[in-house]
Amino acid sequence: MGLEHALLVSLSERSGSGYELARRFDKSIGFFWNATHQQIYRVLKRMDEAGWIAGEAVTQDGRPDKKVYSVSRAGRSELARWIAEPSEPGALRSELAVKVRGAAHGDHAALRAEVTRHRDRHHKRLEVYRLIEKKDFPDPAALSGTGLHQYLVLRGGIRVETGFVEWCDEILAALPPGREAAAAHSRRDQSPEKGTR
Amino acid sequence: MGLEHALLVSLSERSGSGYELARRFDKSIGFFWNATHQQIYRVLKRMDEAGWIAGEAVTQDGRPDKKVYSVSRAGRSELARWIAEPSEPGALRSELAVKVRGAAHGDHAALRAEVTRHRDRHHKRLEVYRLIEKKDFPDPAALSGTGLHQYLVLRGGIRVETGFVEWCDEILAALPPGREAAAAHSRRDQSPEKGTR
DNA sequence: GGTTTCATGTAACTAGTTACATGATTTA
DNA sequence: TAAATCATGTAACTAGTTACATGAAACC
Repeated sequence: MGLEHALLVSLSERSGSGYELARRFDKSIGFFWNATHQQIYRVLKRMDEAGWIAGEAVTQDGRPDKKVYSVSRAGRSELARWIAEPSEPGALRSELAVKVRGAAHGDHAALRAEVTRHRDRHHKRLEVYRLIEKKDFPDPAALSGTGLHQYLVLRGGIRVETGFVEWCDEILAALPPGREAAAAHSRRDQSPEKGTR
Repeated sequence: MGLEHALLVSLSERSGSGYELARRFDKSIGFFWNATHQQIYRVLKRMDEAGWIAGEAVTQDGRPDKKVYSVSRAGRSELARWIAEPSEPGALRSELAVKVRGAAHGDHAALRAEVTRHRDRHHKRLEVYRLIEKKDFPDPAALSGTGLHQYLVLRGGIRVETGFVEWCDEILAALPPGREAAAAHSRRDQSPEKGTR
């Protein structure tokens, strides 16, 4: 279904508090499933009520108390059930694609700047991923178990980001640079107006 | 922000009813932004109230009446504003990635089947896209304007689907086929139980 | 005579985001 | 002394999904 199972995967590896889970999500699983701490707390509560996880209060000195959750037997079987269950490939959403599709109705130079921005963002992420690949997985052929699974997800991230960067480059190469907002402005005069007022 | 602007792009090309927009979304923009008719009707209503579009009732015989929406001046400037405005690259979500990350806690054979299913789905979509590419855009170098923009979005779809198929192949090549559910079952005995009951 | 197409909607729900709040401790 | 880190939450909101409802016409 969503966050629940991502949390189950993370907690199966090692138990942790909501805060820790939020931090872990910055890496690894977070490439493909991110969440804010607010949502994580809410979902953890629900999972606790459903009996998938059990929270144990841990008192700390020097820092605030926390609630450490572990996966219960019911949680483990739920995770196994969900992994085996066929799921739909979720619809992908790209605002940038919508913007490109609507390029004729906006400022060309601004759109090129947007595409460049996205290209850079994705390129940066890609570099981070490649660094992780080099550092943490120098010998992929030797991997097995969770290490291998982590690596495969990372490979997915690298493929996605590479694809995105190349797509942005293709757009920039194809979209004419000069002539700003030509379409949008020239069309404004002869348009039959309706409503609005 | 989302659907609003996708609808503005679609309505800018040509006016249409909610029903028609839902059908159009099956193609083109729908590669990267899909929506159900219920949501489309709701958003159209809101856009009408905001003055971005104007609806005109059209009586038909032989089939139900419909409301045809056109983009107003305010709608056009909103679209132009949004295209120029920098936006965040939206978080991508892949249930399959979460499943792969949790492979140690589920049935290996079932997961392989899932990955294969996704691979096939994406491969099918890819074939559809390639067909469109061949049929509708035989000479990409000659394109300009909306035709070019449509083509670029299609190229994005092709890249994404190609990347996904290749990723699935990489997973299938790396994930050992035999030994079903080894991890999940062997772990079930020595686990310290908490909660649940 | 049954399904698909055209056409629009309501109601209830699930998921996710944004803003705000608190308060001690450690680091710059 | 200001900011970041640790830690948990509430409240209000936006976006999106699922289920249900209606009804005529065209297609098989």
